[in-house]
Amino acid sequence: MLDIKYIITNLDLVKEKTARRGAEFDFDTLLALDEERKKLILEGEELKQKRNEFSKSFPLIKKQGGDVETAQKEMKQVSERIAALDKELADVQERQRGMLLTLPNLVDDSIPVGKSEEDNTLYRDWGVKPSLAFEPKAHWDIAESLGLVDFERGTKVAGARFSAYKGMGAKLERALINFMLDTQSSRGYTEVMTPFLVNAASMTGTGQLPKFEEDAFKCERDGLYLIPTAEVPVTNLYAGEILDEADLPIKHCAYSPCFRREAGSHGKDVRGLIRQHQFNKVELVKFVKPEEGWKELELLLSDAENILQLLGIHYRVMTLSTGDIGFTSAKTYDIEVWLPGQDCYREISSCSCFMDFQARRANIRYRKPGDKRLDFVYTLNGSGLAVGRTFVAVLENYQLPDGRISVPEVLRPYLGGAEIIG
RNA sequence: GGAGAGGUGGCCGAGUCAGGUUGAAGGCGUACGACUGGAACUCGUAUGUGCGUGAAAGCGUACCGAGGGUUCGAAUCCCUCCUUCUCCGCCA
Repeated sequence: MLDIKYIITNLDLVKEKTARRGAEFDFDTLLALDEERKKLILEGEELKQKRNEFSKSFPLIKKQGGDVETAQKEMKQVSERIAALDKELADVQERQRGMLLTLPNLVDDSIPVGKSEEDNTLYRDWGVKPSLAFEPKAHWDIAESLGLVDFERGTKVAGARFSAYKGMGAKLERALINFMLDTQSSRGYTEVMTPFLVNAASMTGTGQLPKFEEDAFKCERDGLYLIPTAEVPVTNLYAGEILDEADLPIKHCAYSPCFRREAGSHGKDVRGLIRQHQFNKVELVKFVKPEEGWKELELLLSDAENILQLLGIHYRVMTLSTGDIGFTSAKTYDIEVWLPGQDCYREISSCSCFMDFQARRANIRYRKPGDKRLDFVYTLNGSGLAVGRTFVAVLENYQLPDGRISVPEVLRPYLGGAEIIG
């Protein structure tokens, strides 16, 4: 959420940056609501002052035997007027907040301007495409033939886009989770394990609501949502709090399953593990001082990349264009891993700086010791990494001519020393 | 799920059972100043957030878990909800 005062004083800039995303927004109505809001506050507070003054003098007047009844009657009317104004004000404020919650974040000037993912630009890459001396298989074939994933039975128990890992497949998934958590912990991220169901306030805080309700699984009876990413519970851990500057940066890593409806993805990636309604992810979340936000984004990206480097898998980093970047983000890097079985790069991590956009929604502030005023923190997050897709990448990049999988060096301690799967 | 007791400022804790100048006593903590060679102790002063207004100082207004009600006036009375603790039941 953007600051209404900032919008008013920087209207042209905000309009231009919103347009750069290709987003539409009715700024005129927003500003009119703000005028209305101020008018109502002014009139209401004048009347409240009047009422307060009377209330203070009331006991005195009564003591002196003065006429109280006329004033009482008058004050009753004043109170009724105040109540009406307050109600109107609450309505205007709610409408204004409702609008502000649907206005996307300002894009950073460093990101490419464009209409879609076609306009994303290469930031850097690492490693090289493996040159396999045989025709690489897709992960679903490998997983099926080695008995690592049972797609059919997963679908039987839950439906399409659900699968069941088994045997070494289940162990490999678990190994990846532990490997990622251990690695990120050793790089200064404090591990947290948070609820997998969250309330609407949390979903609003990180920006999934109100605009993207249809993407989430919801428990209607309880008003709870299955998290689409650990970003939601972890970021909202500090909602409404005032942090000490000395505690910043706060860095967390968290494992969680992620649940997504994948609305609008019908017929896309129907085979394999790439697009599931439920997948595992290790998420990185940071709360930092504004002046350190951009530096921290680069560090966050490095921490995510590090996992693929340790696994020895080729990838590239893309800077998302204004047409592809998410609603809440000011700047996002996607890490795309190379998948030989599908002969393409696939997103395996998304690292974003939200500036104070989420902090404003979730009301996360911090206090500087010397400075009296409070300031919103910057929040950042990124996958470190998406586990399911890492599983896919390991299978496709480490497949052997005989159909088996050689286990990446760093994962062997997590698999009882196993060097080969199959 | 049942019964009971609570939720007040950074923390502790009065005030609620007699509604009125209570943003809220007192203490702790913190900051600054005085004292000191330096420190402890002691003393003094200050110490919430949002919003409106203003160049600023300031002034005004709201907030005592959340929301609603009664009243000229609510931290205080009434209702609903959330949450914490204790006991019972159930359960991994």
